[in-house]
Amino acid sequence: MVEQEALDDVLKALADSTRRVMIQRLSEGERTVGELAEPLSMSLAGASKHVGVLESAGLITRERRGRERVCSLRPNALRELRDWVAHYAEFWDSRLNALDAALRADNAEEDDE
Amino acid sequence: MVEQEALDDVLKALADSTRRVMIQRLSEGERTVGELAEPLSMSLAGASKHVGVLESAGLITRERRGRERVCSLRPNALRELRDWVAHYAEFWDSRLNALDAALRADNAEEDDE
DNA sequence: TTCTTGCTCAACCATATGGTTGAGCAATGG
DNA sequence: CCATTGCTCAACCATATGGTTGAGCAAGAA
Repeated sequence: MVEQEALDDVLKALADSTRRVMIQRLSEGERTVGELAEPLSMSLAGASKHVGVLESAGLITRERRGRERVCSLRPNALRELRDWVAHYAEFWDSRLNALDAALRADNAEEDDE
Repeated sequence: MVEQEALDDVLKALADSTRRVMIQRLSEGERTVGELAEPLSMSLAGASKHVGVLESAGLITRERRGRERVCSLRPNALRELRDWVAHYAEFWDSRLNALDAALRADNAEEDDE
C-alpha cells in the first residue's frame, strides 16, 4: 500500500530546515540552484547537495536550461506523506477532541475562570 | 509562527521506519517498551533509544508503571506537522488538479483507452 | 533475602549526513 | 579564441545516527 521506502526518503529530505526553506521558495515559483543557494550562508556546492537530496526524494525536479539548472516542485511526491499524516492526524484529532471535552467538563465542575 | 525547531525534531523522529512502526502500534493503544521492542529484531536497548527519540520529539510519553514503562501517543505533537504538510498539500493539490485537467484533455484528444 | 524481569545508561563502533574546498565541465559573452 | 558564469563532482572532515554489548538499578516473585 504505502511505499515505506519513498516515505522514508521524503521525510528525511524534509527533516532539514535548509531544505524546507528551499521547498518554501519553490512554492513561489521556479528557482535556479544559484537562486536557491543565495540566501543560505553556505557554499554553492553545499546547496547543490541539498537540491540533490530533494530531487532524489522526488520532491523536485532539476532541468538544465542553458547553463542554469532550474528547479521546480513536483506535485504528487508529498501525497504519500499527506496521506500518512492525515491518517494519524485523524487519530490525533479524536484524542484532542476527547481532551477538549474532558477539559471543558473540568472547567464546568470548577466553574471558575 | 511555526516552531521550526520542533518541526525538525518531529520530522527527524518520523524519518525512520522503525519509529513509524512504533507510532503505528501505539495508535492501537498503550504499549510497554518491551512490547514495542518485541517484533523489532533489535536489542531492547536499541528499541529503548528509538522510544527516547520519539519522546523527546514530543510524539509520545513514557510513564513508569510498576517495573514497566508504558508508552502512549501524545495527541497534538503532530499538529504542527499536519499544518505544514496541509499548507503544501494545498499547493500540491492545485498542481495535481491542473495536471489531471491536462491529462484529461490529452486523453480526450487521443480518444483512446 | 535472593532471583528475575524490565528497562536504562555508558561506551563503543560503523555508517550516514552536512558541510568545506578545489578541480573541472558546459554554456554564454567578449 | 579566451574568460566568466553556473553548476557538479570528488575528496575530505566533523558530527550525528543507529546499532551493539555489558553493567546496573528498581520492582515484583519466590
